[in-house]
Amino acid sequence: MGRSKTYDRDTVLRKAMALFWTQGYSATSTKALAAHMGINVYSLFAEFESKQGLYEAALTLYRREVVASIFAALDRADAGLEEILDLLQFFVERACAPGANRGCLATNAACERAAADPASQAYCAEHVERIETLLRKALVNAQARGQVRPDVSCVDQARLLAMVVLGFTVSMRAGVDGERVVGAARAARGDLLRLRT
Amino acid sequence: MGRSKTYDRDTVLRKAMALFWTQGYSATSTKALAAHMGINVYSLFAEFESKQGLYEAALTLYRREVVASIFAALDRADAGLEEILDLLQFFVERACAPGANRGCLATNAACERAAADPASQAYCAEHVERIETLLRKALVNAQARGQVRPDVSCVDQARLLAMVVLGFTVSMRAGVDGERVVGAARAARGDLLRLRT
DNA sequence: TTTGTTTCCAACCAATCGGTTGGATATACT
DNA sequence: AGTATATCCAACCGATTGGTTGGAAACAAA
Repeated sequence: MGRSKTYDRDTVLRKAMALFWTQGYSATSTKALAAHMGINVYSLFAEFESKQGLYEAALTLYRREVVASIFAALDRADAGLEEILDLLQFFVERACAPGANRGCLATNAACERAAADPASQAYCAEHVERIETLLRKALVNAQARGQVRPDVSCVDQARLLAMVVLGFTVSMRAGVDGERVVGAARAARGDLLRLRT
Repeated sequence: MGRSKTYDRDTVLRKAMALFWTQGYSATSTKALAAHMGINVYSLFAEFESKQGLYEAALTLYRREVVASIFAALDRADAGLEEILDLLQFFVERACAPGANRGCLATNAACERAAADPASQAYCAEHVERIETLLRKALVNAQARGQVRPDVSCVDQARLLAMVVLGFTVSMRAGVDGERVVGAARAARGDLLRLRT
């Protein structure tokens, strides 16, 4: 039956994801990827077919592991205003933590690759859609509980919050002073709480 | 005194900016740049020293021409709430217009280059700072005119709006459905008007 | 027209790009 | 143990990368 692999697919893919995350697609060579993944160039292409294939696999892993973790609380069926405020707080902490300048792999992919690569474009569009959907669901729950006035459009508010989240990731990537994210999150929190009264 | 140049610096630079804008830095080769600018590779390097030098010149031109134009109304000393709402409307229209997927050169630079290139990082940080400052000034004016309640933090609200603007540009670049930007802008407008009552 | 300077162009440079290949090595099944 | 199959590695592929150079052509000042 032949020799078995000496590497674990998800393990090496996670390392590739990390490199794409910090360096972007074009600035990361296949040799550098192979070296960082701890496997040979041949194995890389045998496992992922092409640099593009590896990139798409990394994007998928990012969604499955990183994004899913960040939005886990919001993904619960009974998520509400509390979970949205927690999400804001999460970005505040992340923006001030070391490694913030990696930003978000999906946002980076959007800016670097979406215009040229349909697969990246589709991925990024879905990414934004997913975030918006989670936020909307939580807002609808909050509205049902009377935490948000009935005349407020949860759809629009969710879309606005999704834009804010994207802005956070860009700011982190750009190395913007963390205090700016802190202030923005504080204002967003205030605006959210003002939706009740 | 020798031959004079057959090209205009700003004219060819504007073309280089356009190519960087749509394709990004790494995905744009010096040959492609020279071809698109209508000059020879030699002339390119003689005029701009390096690809990096050309990129930085393009970023500067972008700020001087594109960004300055978008925020011209907000840059007036008496700018207020009206100008902020106009800015939101501007992004709504741009998001639905063809060519939206270029996004914003500064945002693209932030995501693709800021982590690796200090010059890009400084540029992007200044870019965000500039936007925030303009918004804050307008909010302070609005507050002085009684259009915004005295207890509202104009600093934080300006920071939030700056994040929203960044989110808009990412969304456009990612090819996100324009309706999402429209809805987000509508919610942002609502939140702004709610700062008075 | 001469002179001196500069632009322009194509051809060229080493280095690196994404990707392939041949052969040595290791392993699962019989 | 034998064998079939797979991994692994280094060396290699043509193409392209950012950047340079030598010489012909063009032009401003004399």
